[in-house]
Amino acid sequence: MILELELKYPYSFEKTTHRLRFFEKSSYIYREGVFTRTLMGKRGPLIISISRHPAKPALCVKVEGETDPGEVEHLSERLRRMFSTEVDLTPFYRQMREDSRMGEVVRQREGMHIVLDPSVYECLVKTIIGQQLNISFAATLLKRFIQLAGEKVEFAGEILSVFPSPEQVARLAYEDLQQLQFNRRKAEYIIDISRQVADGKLDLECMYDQSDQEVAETLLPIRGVGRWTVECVMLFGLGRPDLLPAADIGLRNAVRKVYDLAEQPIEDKVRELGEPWSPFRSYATFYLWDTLSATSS
DNA sequence: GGCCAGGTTCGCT
DNA sequence: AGCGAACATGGC
Repeated sequence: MILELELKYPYSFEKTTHRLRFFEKSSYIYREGVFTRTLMGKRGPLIISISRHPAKPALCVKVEGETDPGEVEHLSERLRRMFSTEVDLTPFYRQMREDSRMGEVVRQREGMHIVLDPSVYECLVKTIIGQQLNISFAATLLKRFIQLAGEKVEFAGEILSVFPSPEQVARLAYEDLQQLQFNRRKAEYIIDISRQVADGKLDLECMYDQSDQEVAETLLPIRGVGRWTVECVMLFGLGRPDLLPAADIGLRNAVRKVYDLAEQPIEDKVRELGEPWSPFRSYATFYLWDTLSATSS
């Protein structure tokens, strides 16, 4: 099955997918302009291959696997949300140009959109895995986790793993994750959360329809989830527009670099500097993060 | 060899 | 309330 997702607003497929090649290697395979990942559908694993439409402003999505008749529209919605195709960056750019430093940052990244995780659960688990670790080790742990617990599906002669369901993770023992070199606490956080979701005590996927405040009130009391994690879930899971994870070490380094500061700014300083970026602080954060990757200056 | 990584919790003043 | 240690390991 082939889907087309229309692109109405300035959208650079190249810039948007760039970071998937380097920071989402556990989830996406890249081959000749096509990004492929697995996604759990209603009837089982799906393989999704996304590329830029050669002729018109659209994303081209090839879906392989068994789908429900009524699933197409749902899947299409899900992919539109994941690839932020409905996000118009024009007002963000207009506002950022007021500030010469941010103006320069956005000018070099025109059309770069955020790619969200396909579910809140996946985003939450990934974010917890990434806490406090350098990105490369976090990616290693994530890959091991997906391979340990996720369903396997064959694609082009290789075996791919699907991001595990809460039920699959709920069946693991803490020691299983410790063996993958998770620390004990992190193993507990992830498995305990998965058990809550599997038991129906925690509904993450309803959060798309909730207010930021409601989401925070549900997530923050969970063991292993602090402010930074909530902010990341809102940003990369829910696609909320105005999050500023000011305590984030990466963001602080990026602000230091862009504003040419002598030392790493403290959290409060980042909040102060970021005040004028509202109501687009999520994209401001995302663009700043992007300045840290070596391939873009 | 030591310190820092896209933090958070726990235990101690 | 606030502060430091512990956490697992890779990279510089």
